[in-house]
Amino acid sequence: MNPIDEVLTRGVAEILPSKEGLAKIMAKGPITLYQGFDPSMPSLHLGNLVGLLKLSQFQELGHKVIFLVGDFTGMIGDPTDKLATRKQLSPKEVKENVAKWKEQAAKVLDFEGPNPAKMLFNSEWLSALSMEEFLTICANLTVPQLIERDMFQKRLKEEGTVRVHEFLYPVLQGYDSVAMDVDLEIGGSDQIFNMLVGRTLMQAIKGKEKFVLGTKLLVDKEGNKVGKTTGNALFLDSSPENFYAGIMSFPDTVLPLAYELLTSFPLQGIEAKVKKEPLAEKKRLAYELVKLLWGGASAEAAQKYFERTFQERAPSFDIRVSAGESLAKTISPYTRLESISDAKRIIKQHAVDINGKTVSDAAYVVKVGDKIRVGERTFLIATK
RNA sequence: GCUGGGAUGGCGGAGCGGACAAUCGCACCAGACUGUAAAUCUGGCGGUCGAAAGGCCUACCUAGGUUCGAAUCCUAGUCCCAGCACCA
Repeated sequence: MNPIDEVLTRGVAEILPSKEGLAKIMAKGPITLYQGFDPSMPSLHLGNLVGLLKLSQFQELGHKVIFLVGDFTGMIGDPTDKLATRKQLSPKEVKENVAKWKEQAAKVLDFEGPNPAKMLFNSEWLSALSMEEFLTICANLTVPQLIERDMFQKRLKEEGTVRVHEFLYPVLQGYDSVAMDVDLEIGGSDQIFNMLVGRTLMQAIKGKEKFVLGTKLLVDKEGNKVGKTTGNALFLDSSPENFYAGIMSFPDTVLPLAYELLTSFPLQGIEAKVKKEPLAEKKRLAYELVKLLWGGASAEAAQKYFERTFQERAPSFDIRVSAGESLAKTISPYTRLESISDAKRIIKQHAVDINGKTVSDAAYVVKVGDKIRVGERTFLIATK
C-alpha cells in the first residue's frame, strides 16, 4: 500500500465525496487540512489523540496541518454530544486551556520544523462576522439540509425541540472551512454532518471542493467511548503511570481497534494475537502509547510501576498524608464522595489496609510510616 | 394569548399526606474471582456524630401556607413541554 493509501485507510470510517478524489489531489501537491478541537476541557483526551495522530500522518507526508481551536463555537456548545451541556467558557479560561493544549499536542504534531503545524482560533473570524455576513452565509443552506441531521430528528421526536443556536452550530463550524480555505477537514465520524455543512458552504461560496474524512471512533462493543468507561478519561497531560494503567483498563475487545487508531503497527493478524495473549498485547499498546507521548524511559518506568502495583500487588506508597488523625478522616479525601461517611463505608467493606493488613477500625489513629492502601489504586504513606 | 401536562439524587425514572435519605435501571465505588481487564456474584452509593443500635442536619424547582406530620395538599412565582388560537 502506498503512503497516501495508508493514511486514507487506516482508522478511517469514511471519506467524502470519495477517497480516490482525495488521493488524487494529495498526489498533486501539499493540501491544507485541519481538525477542530473543542476547548471546553483543560486537557486533550484519548479521543483527541486519534485525530492528532491522523493529522501528524498528513504532516509527515508534507501537507499543511492546521490545529483549529474552536474557541468561538466552544462557547456555544456542539449539540452532537447533547448529554454534556457545555458550560460557557470565559475567554480567559479558553486561553488557559489552550496554552496547555499546545504543549500536549506538540507531543504528536510538529509545531516547529520545516513544515510546522499552525494553531488557529475560530473566534478570529467568527467574532468578526456581521449579522449581514452571517445571513449571507446562511442563505447558502436550506432548512431541510440542516434538519435532516439524525441528531435533530431524534431530538425533535424525543424531546420535541431543538434550540436555534444548536441548529445554527453546524453553520458556524462549516464556515471555518471557508475562512481557512482548506482542502480537507478531519474529525471523528460523529462529526461528519458538521463537516459536510462546511463542504456545502465551500462549494457555494468559493466553488471549491472540500473533502471530509471521518475517523473511526474508539468505542467498545456497546458503543461507549473508551476512556469514559474507565471512569476517568485518559488525558494527555496525566502522568505516564496513570496513562499506562488507564490503557490497561480497556476491555480486551477494543484492542484491535485501539491498535488501528493509536499506533502504526501492522494490523495483520492482530485479532488472533489479541485473542491469544490479550495481556501481553495490551501491555504492548500501553507501552507504545506512553513511549509516543513521554518517551521510552517513561514507558519503561510506567510499565514497571504497573507490574509492581497491579500484577505483583506490591505498590509503592507515594501519596503523602499526615499522621495523627483517625483513619476515616485521613483517607476521606481519597474516597469517591470525599466524605468521612464514604470512608467509613469503604473501611467496612474491607477495602482499606494498613501495612498489608486489612483494617476495619475507622477510628484507628494513623501513625507515621503507616502504608495505607485505599481500594485498588490509591496508596498513601503517613508522614509527620 | 388560551388550555392542558411537567420540574425528584450524576443520568433515566418511581413515589402523589406518615413506615422516604426516597423502589428500580444505568453510571460509579468496593469485595470475591481473575490475566490488568471483561463477565459473574456480593455489598455500597447525601452529610455528620456513634464501636454499634441509632441520633441529628440538609435535600424532591423557588417562596410562602395548611397539617401533629409535606417530595406528596393549597397559594404565588420561575422554567420546560404539548395542543389550540393569533400572525404569515
